[in-house]
Amino acid sequence: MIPRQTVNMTDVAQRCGVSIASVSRALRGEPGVSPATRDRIMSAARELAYVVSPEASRLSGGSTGRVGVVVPRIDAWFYATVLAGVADEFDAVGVDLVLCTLPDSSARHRFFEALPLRRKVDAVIIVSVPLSARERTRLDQLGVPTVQVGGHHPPGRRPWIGIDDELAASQAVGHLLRIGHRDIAMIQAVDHEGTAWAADEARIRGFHDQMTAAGVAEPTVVRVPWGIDGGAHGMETLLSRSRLPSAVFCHSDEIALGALRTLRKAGVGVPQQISVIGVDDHPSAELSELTTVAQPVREQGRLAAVSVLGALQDDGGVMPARTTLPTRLVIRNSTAPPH
Amino acid sequence: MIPRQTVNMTDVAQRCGVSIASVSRALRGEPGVSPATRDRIMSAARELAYVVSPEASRLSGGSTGRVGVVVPRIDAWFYATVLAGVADEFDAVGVDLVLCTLPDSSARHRFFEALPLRRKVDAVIIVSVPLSARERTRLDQLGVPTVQVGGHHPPGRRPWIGIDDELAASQAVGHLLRIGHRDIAMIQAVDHEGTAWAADEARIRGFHDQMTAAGVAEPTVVRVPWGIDGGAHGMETLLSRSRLPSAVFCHSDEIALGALRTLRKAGVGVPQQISVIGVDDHPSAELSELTTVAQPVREQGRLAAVSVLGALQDDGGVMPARTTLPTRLVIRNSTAPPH
DNA sequence: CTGAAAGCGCTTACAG
DNA sequence: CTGAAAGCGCTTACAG
Repeated sequence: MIPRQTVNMTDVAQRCGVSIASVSRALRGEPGVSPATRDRIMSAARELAYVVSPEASRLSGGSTGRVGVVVPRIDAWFYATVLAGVADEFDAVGVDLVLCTLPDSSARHRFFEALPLRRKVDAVIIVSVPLSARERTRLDQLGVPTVQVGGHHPPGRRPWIGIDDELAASQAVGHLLRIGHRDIAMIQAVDHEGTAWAADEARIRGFHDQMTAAGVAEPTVVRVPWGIDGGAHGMETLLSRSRLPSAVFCHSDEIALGALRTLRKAGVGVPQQISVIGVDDHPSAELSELTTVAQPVREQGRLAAVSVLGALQDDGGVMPARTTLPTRLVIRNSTAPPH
Repeated sequence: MIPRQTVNMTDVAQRCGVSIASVSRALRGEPGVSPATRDRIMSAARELAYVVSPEASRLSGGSTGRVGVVVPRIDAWFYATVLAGVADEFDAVGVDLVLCTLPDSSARHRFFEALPLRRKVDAVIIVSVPLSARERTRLDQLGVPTVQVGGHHPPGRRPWIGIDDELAASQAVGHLLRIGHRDIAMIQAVDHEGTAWAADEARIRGFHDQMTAAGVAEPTVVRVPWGIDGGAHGMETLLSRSRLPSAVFCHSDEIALGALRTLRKAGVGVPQQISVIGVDDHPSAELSELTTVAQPVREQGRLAAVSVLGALQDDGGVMPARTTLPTRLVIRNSTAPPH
């Protein structure tokens, strides 16, 4: 017989002269094990570097010790930072993080139809991904607690953690209005697949509401694809028009950074000739002295992890269903009163 | 939550009047099932929307369908991008990615002592993490194929994928020398815990070799902690000295971006008064018009995934033991001949 | 408090 | 080609 390379529960039990049932109970902190036995088992497990088999545990009705985290992409500052916050909390309690990326609508479709996470995780955190009614149903069919970070507010009782994107946009536009701007354009970012992302829509709404309240009926709007290049292109479009607005509200810092690049290349002074403001407080925003509305990103990941971990407790946890984190205006050198 | 549906292999078997052994064989395309039986089984499985339980399958079969990926952090462009490359390949073949972060030496120590990935994954990709002899041994004790991305070259036959950091530094410094600089300083980044990271050491070596070859015996060197703020601080130190070098080679783009920030605030013209060059081609490098040496990051993740997936094949795969990807000088506006 | 035993849902020799 | 049966490594009633 080929020697087993992994130590299993039986090895731990034999080492202590107890049954595997007691080992199982002790390791999971279940009641019904005397303190002395529990101690012997715990140290034997440590000495043998025993790790419970998630497969067997799950198969016999236990948990997997894994939580799935679903993000659109990883190689984007926002998602990577949310993920870092989640990982912080998971590390602390020894939960394994199974990562799923859904870069486009086809990947999303496949994900919700096949449910590849099925039976593999105890819970799911889903970040930003827009969910149709059917997708929400499919998510429920995973049969595990689910927490949303960002995205549209879920209709049911699914916990949600995020910021108020409409308020964030209002804070940005409000700042421009307050220092005297009226001719404010917005560079909006849109998904090239036409998917409606909650944050996009809310920021656009926030912009229009503020402008309407300030008595500007039809502000200039440019729509570009996401990303720095999109922002650069958006500003090129604005520059090609007959009249330059005195300020531009950008959908996000990435858009704003692209806009700044275009302005620098065109020799247009910021903030002397035009003010620029973004949303996010991306690390590059400070470098470029970009005024922006900061959101706590890592914290969103942390809270989502805490929420999901709480839902896994026997008592079901006590997280509020909806947690809205504050956003904060950060004034730097890219905004000033109009000339 | 809606309860998970529970159609199992026995249901399919009963529906066809065959044994679960035949169902198992048919579903996995194994030989030893008559075409007629196979057809009956396949359509019954489809009608019942049967999905194999991965837990049970793996408990009997052996493999987990999961690969662990170990990175120092996620919320850093380099690691997030490597991860994205890995995820690309894993998604294509349905392998699950279990993420581990080791932010500091204490986390690394815990990881190698406890081996939390044990029994949980079929293979491991370890990114950049410096490995002591003991840690390499521990990694081997996981008993699964392991692939390194970056970091010191492993002594054994562990596959390695990365760039030649010494060459990258030489490309950067070579460019400065070629356009006429001789008074070149380096801002080196060091780990605040004193850990020796392979890339750091190699870039420093590349710098000194080039300078020595150019006849400069003792170039100016400043050592700062990693990150943008470190770079900013390093440049402040250089500015405080009696004589400003004509060019600065920065350990990485992040260091260079911090240096550029300091120079802008101090009103020192780049590249008129001083040239600055980095390494990486970080997304912000283009924004800041920073000359740099680009490395293919996502590709490193992709190749690591391909390598590890190959090692999981029955034939053991045929990946070369060591793959060095090319780096490339990208000239932008932060470098020019000395005044 | 503790253990023997019955599964959980599969895969895989081993027989027929 | 096909099936009965022995696990894989756990959890959890059920007894003692």
